[in-house]
Amino acid sequence: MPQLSSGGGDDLGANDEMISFKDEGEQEEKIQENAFTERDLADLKSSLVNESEINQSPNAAAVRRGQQGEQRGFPDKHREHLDVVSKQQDGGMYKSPGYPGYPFLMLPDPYLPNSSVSPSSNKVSVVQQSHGMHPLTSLLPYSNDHFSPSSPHLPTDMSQKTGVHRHQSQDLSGYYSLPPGGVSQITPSMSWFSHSLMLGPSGMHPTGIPHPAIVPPTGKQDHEQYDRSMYVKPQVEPKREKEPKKPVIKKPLNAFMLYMKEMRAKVIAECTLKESAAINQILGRRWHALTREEQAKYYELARKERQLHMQLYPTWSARDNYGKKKRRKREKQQDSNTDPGSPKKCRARFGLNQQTDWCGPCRRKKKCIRYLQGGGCPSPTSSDLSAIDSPPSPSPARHRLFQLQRPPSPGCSPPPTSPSARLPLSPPAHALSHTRLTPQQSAGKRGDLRTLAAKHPHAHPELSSKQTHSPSVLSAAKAAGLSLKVLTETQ
DNA sequence: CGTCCTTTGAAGACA
DNA sequence: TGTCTTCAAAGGACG
Repeated sequence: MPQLSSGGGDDLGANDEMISFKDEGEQEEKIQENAFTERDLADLKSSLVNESEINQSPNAAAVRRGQQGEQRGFPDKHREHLDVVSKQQDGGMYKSPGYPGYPFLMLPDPYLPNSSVSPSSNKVSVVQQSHGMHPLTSLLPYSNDHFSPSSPHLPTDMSQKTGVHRHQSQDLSGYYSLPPGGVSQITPSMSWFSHSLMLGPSGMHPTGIPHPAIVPPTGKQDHEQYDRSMYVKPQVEPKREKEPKKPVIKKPLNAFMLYMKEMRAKVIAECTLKESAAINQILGRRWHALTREEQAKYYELARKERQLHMQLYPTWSARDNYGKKKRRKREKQQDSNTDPGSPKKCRARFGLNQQTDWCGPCRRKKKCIRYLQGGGCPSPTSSDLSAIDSPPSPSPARHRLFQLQRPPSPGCSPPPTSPSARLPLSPPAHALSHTRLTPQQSAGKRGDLRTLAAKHPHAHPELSSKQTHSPSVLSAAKAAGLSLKVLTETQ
């Protein structure tokens, strides 16, 4: 992983963190705590960085996919170790000191092709996750807030499609100890190892697990119903048995996706919101509210996922899935840009009664510069972040979401932890290498919430609170009669 | 029924 | 090298 190659990325991480979260209104807190958080973070991340540096060659991206198995940039000694560990499927040598109960052992088996699993399997998993039965229970042990540390012993009940993994991981996590220096020595093998161990609902015994990479492509296995749905899109459905499509290997989930899968059900349970778009906004905010340690768990897990994916599908490339979706968002925007009959963006976005929010050209009935800038939407006066961050083009769907979020969520409890009450968080250094806001992101992401919150102060608190201001600041501002927009202008 | 929305992160493409 | 684009999950909403 290139982003991991920078061993000293902690400082950058802090900087990026400031950039990334500067709109959270927590700069002060973060600045105050940066002194030790960076050091803290360095300690926390060092193992991850070292591990990745050791386990993956810098050119892993180019090499790993083109080579098979152990040649993917792993040093020979690690390869050997991989082989050894692969044989020691019952061995208990992995236990992360930093993450006791590290659960990658329960990673579902998401990579096996030819999954006939219906998409609902994941949904079921999510629901079950709310009861502690999520297939990504690998994540569950991470969160001590959500799950009981108690765990049964080695899983004996493999008949259930769900839940076994979590128990498995919790159990197995105690059987495998992590080298004190990190997981570097066994990570690759352990990824597969853990993967193998969790294959199980249909009787895959830990000692008799075939390597996932050598599973017959056409082989449908019982346990696929459970664990192959995550990365292998169910292309073969009962109605389409006649035309078995080539299985689509999905991308490995990143840290945030893993977090989402775990927490979605929780958010749904807490909130009245149902629409994923709104839930994801909340999840995104909660993600930022996580502590570094909590995030690190997911980053670590995601890294394991990638490694596992890499091992299972050495030739797979993210590019393979390019173009899978019918119509890209970008294309739509371009289309609308080229549409001479499209409405002026500022006019459409703000309406006639908010002409003060229009860009200058729009006021002069010229072509909307925000619109032309395709996402950045910088206000000519730079005084309206709600406008700056507005999406490049108004979307009916956004309105839909807007309406969805507008009603308060009476049944939704506040986030488990207040961002302001937590330590400032920083994604791992390797993640921070990409922690920057693209014009798209800066325009389309935060802006939505800001605008949404500004227009709908009664929306979900976590949605409305995604501002650049801490609650106290917001309260003060409101008390002072400042609108969110005005407050933003003063930032 | 297909697409959109929304989130963050990873990876690939491109200048 | 830096920037930009695409995809990953999810499920309601919409055309």
